[in-house]
Amino acid sequence: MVFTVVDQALHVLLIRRGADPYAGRWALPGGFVHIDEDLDAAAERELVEETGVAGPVGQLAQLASYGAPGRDPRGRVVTVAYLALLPDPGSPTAGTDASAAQLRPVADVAGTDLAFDHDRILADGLERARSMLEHTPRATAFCPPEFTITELRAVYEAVWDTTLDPRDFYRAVTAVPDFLVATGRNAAGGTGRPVKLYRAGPARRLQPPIRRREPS
Amino acid sequence: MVFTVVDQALHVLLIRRGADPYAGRWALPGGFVHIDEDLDAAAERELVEETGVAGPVGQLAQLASYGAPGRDPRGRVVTVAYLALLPDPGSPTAGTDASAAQLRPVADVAGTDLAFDHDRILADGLERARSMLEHTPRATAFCPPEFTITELRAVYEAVWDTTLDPRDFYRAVTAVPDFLVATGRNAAGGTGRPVKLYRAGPARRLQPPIRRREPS
DNA sequence: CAAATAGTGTCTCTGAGACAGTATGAG
DNA sequence: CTCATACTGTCTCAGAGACACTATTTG
Repeated sequence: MVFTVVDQALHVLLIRRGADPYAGRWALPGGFVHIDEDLDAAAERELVEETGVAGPVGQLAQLASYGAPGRDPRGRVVTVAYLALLPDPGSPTAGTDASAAQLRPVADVAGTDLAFDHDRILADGLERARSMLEHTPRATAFCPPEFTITELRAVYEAVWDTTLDPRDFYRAVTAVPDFLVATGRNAAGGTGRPVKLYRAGPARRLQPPIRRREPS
Repeated sequence: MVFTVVDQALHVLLIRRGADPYAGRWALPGGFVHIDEDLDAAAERELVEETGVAGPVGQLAQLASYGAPGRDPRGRVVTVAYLALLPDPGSPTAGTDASAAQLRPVADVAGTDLAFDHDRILADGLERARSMLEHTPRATAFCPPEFTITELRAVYEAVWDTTLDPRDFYRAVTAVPDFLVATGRNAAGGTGRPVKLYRAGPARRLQPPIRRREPS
């Protein structure tokens, strides 16, 4: 499951199924694990096949497994769901057995009838993504390699569906050790005081966390 | 994976494998999912088969899935690990294909060579259990149906491997809505001021959380 | 200069932790 | 009564949030 932030709104990558079951319905992209392939590797391979992005090693997080009998009419299928947070990959290209691939705003999709039990998986994934922004530095995965704190704040606002005070957000993220490292360069083109560019630091956990705000 | 608190110390239920691979080595109990059986149901069935406890519906939490090729020498096996927190079930009985079943202190087992990749699974499970005590009311699952706040505190101290101020712990847990409900009865037999008995309340999440303390 | 955005100072309020003190029962 | 344990009052300190203020650039 690929999340990305486009135009200040959280989007999820969906495909329109080209074959039965659920032909014509929207679904999360995915596929089958090869024999002799790790689960993480399979998730990454399927992601690359679906979106064409360069391998985002370490950016994939296992979400959960879903194995209710009857969830796939073809027979017993157990799905191990993964989560990826990516910068806007542009227009995705539909892979095999999909008639279309599209980034859809999560707000529009939530509650819709996705294929299989993908509604539930999407809901779980959204909750996990929101939680990850609190405790891990993965929000930077939504940004290009170098980004401003304002861009990072826009990510938090999109995922949490809220607004944050720019000044307090600035203080909060710069207070976390190893979260952000200044590159020394400034962003080009803006008016006003020049904006510093940052890269993701080596932190794996955010201590202290960036506390989540409820939707406003 | 079954955790329980015995004698103020966190224990995990292990079996000694009776057959190859890893015959004679300690391992987490488990088995194979039946066709037409949900993952949760399979975990619960295996748990009952291994320990004989009455079905603890709702007390099982999915942990994660493990699918590295080669993790099982017999071939490709994907494990979906589950976590159960239970009151002391007494002496477990060894099921089929196990030569023994035993509750072992987690402190003694961590870092030991368990079969397969069960070391890693145990470490993940321990971290998850610690986190669950912060944000969910599942700590009550370690206790009998009616318990005192002191018993509950002993659970937190065992799992987090720390000590907690009795007075502040009392205030913290009673401040969470729907976490505990007083039964009106008192525990028997103790000296000193009588201790109230509580039951687990209907809360699913702890708001505010019981903040975790590092090992002291 | 005005405008715009980055970044800082500082006040207030809440909540965690520490711990002295009070309540209630057994023997 | 003493003793043991449950429970409460209250101080202090740290961190979150609000928001006025200062800094640094472009045009």
